[in-house]
Amino acid sequence: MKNSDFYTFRGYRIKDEKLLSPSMEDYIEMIYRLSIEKDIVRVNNLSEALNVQPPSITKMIKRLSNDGFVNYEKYGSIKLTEKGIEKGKFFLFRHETIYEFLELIGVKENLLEQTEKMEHAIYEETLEKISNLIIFLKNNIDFNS
Amino acid sequence: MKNSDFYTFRGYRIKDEKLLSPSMEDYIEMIYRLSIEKDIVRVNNLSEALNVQPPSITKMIKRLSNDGFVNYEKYGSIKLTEKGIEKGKFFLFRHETIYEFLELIGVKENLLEQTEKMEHAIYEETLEKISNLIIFLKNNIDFNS
DNA sequence: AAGGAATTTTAGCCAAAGCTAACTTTATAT
DNA sequence: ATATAAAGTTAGCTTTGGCTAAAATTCCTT
Repeated sequence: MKNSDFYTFRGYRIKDEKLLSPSMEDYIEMIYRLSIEKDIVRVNNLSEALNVQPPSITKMIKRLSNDGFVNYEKYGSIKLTEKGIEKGKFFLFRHETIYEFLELIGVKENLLEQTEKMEHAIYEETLEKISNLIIFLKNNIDFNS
Repeated sequence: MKNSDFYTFRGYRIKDEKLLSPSMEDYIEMIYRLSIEKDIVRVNNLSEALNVQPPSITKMIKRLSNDGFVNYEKYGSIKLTEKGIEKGKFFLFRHETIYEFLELIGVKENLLEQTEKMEHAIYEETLEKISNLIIFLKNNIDFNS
């Protein structure tokens, strides 16, 4: 392993351009969450849920719409496309898996915040391995005592 | 847990302004790494090691110098301050812990890249719990078969 | 000691993702 | 039905962390 195999965080995102940015992931995940709870999602709801001001929501929704994750027209309601729903499902599953994992190993402080930060950094293979690990740990519940 | 407990990735960084950015962490970690290998670290070396162009290095080093993590003067060599060394040590330990954890649970693809992305998202308490977990898993090595 | 090569810096550009202020559109209440 | 309130958009600013091109400095070779 040479030192030059390293990249900065940003470097990885640029290198691997098919990835959604963490923010895009957050938006899609939250739209998905919200659309389970209520049948209409608006700029408003997202703004509150993500603690981001409305103009920023508008801007990002345009981008997501452009990239085909969302159907949206001005002043309307926000609907995930098929592609968006797929992503949303995955992001929510990923979130819940990480949350459960952290809880299980005994993380107490800022559990939600820790999950939110971490989830964007987890690749699919890793998620799978963590899923397996959760099952194992649940059958060996004394591991943390 | 209300939806409005959520923040976007960026939101967390702004909220918690004492945190170093992922890039700053990468730089400090790499300077620390390099200064173990060689006794003089220059813009050059960092540029190669991080796959970032020299002007970007200069810019970031200025920032790190400003924030007291690094001693630097133009055209000179880059030296971590006490504060910087402390951080560097921690970041390297964190890196190695995450790497070992991922390896242990069976992650194979993009192991280094996965580690690099993930490490910035790990809080101290989580790192501690993962350390404990590693010890446990090593004594139960069949968990992944 | 001079001149070319290598290194570093400066200047200025870009995109992402926030923000505020001001404007427009839509919804609501009398 | 209209006035006001609420919601959403536009315009334009900011910071972060990259980049390239060009200038400056330092190093090395002869």
